[in-house]
Amino acid sequence: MENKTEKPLDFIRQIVADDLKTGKHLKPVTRFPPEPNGFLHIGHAKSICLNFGIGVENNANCHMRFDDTNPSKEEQAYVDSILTDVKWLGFGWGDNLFYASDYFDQLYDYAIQLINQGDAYVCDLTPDQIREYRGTLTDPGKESPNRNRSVGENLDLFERMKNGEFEEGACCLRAKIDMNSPNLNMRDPVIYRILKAHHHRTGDKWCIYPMYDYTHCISDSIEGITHSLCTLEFEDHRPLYDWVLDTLKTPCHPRQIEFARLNLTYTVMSKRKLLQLVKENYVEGWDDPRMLTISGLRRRGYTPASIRDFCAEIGIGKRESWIDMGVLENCVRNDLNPIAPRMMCVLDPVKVIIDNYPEDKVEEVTAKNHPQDPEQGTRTLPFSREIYIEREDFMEDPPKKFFRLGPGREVRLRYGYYITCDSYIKDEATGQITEIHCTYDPESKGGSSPDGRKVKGTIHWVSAKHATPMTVKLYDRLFSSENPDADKEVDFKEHLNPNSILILENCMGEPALADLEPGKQVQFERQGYFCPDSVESTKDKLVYNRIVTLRDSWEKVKDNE
RNA sequence: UGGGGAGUGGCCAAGUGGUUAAGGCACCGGGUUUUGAUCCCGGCAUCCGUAGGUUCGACCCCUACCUCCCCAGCCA
Repeated sequence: MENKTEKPLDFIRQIVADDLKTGKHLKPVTRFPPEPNGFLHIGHAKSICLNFGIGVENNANCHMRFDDTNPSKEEQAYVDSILTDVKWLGFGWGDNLFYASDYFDQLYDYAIQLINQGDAYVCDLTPDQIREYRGTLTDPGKESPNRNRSVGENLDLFERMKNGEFEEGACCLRAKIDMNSPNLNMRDPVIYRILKAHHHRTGDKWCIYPMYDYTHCISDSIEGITHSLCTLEFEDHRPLYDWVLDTLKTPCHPRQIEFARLNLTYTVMSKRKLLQLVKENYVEGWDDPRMLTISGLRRRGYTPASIRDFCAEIGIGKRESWIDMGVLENCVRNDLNPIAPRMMCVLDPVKVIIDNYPEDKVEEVTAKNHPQDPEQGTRTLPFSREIYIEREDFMEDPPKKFFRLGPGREVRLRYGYYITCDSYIKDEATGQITEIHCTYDPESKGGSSPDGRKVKGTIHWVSAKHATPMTVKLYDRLFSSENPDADKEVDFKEHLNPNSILILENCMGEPALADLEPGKQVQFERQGYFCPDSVESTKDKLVYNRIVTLRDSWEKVKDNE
């Protein structure tokens, strides 16, 4: 988890390094502050890797903190999933697990202080009026008629707000800053509102809840955070972050630094939209393997390392950028290639009968578990007269560059024998090939022959009688548009890819595939990386997920034919 | 037409006054190969949003302009 090669520091790590060098800080303290109102996704992974990454790189702490100030949207279930996901990604927070709700009492006291200093007031304007009074991007705001209430009256009103004497929306506490500020966030922002909702941690103790801008900076300060990292849209909030801490004269004043959030092609990243896909059943849940949530990626078969590599690869900056989905895919391939054991599985089987092979004979052939890594050993595979091969590995009238099976052509069965196609049977009604007849060369066991003749093509196969039947789910990108959000006139769901999942019910795998543990990643040779689905796969009905395909240069050649 | 940000190859991204302008992905060639995988080798910006200026010298400094993103929740 450390820098392998000398990758240049991103601008944030540079700032942290400088602060250490100048002695401004002995150790950085960062934090990952999700709101528990949804599941974590690949975009959060970027923030997690940044914040926790700075922690491990400096042998320092990164706090886990839930920003739970809006009980109407938050749930314990989300807290649990978030904790699970961060751990799974490979990070830890030790004893530093916090909740903004832990600070509600302190936050309340600070609000009293603000009132006493004349820096906050209770405002009776309705939400609509507040919006009106706020002005616009180009016009200044108007001061609330309650702006100059006495400290005593404010204290009394705020106390009564806390005691539940007012209805939601009847009034709120506002910071007294500047209604003429060109930054709308500084036009007397609301810092406390009345919310008669049950909070997942504090229950019904409170009916007023602090707002993000007021809570976040104080929470950071309480925890002694040195660098408070957030996304670009909070840039305009930084003056408010600083105002609160300066006005309250808190002993510690963290530096907020903003970076660009992650955008990935062919997907959507907002929690709101992901929630919608889940709620309206466009996907099977937050952990649907097509979802770019951490739980979806985990179920799909992505490794934590591949996601960390991805986050390191894309870097941290301030430009709004769109990362190609291919970069993520490349990261899993790179991670899995050296470690995933090789197996054979025929996804779309067609039967091959080897006419010159004895009826009841079964022999064993030896296969390498990894072609480049002898340490992974070998295994034996049963071979017999009837086998399955991939339907697309046979063509009735193949072009020259098709290095597979066709009438009169010879191919190598991986780790098996050379076979030559003599004839085939076709169902005239459907046009489907139902059976292929071949003869094998008994001298070629293992995949090479004494005469040293060249056989260009090697295909995978599985002994029919010994095969493990299974279901394989092939996934493709969830959306068929690079940016489903691009057109404001068109709902993003219009761009859902109708072929994002293809379920193959009749796949035939080699025997060992019957007892792989759920989630265990393997490579199906010539196909891609797969793993047994951790929720659906059972001994009786095996279900495998395709994590990612192998690179396929044949695909390009084929298109040029 | 207010304020805050950003502009380096198809996509990311280093670079912070003197470099042949890193690296990854993608793409294009070639080699090895019992996975058309992996691996290896080679190619891929005379140019850094545009136009001026400063300088012996600028992607890096200055000026103007252009384009894109964010902000008017009692959401975070």
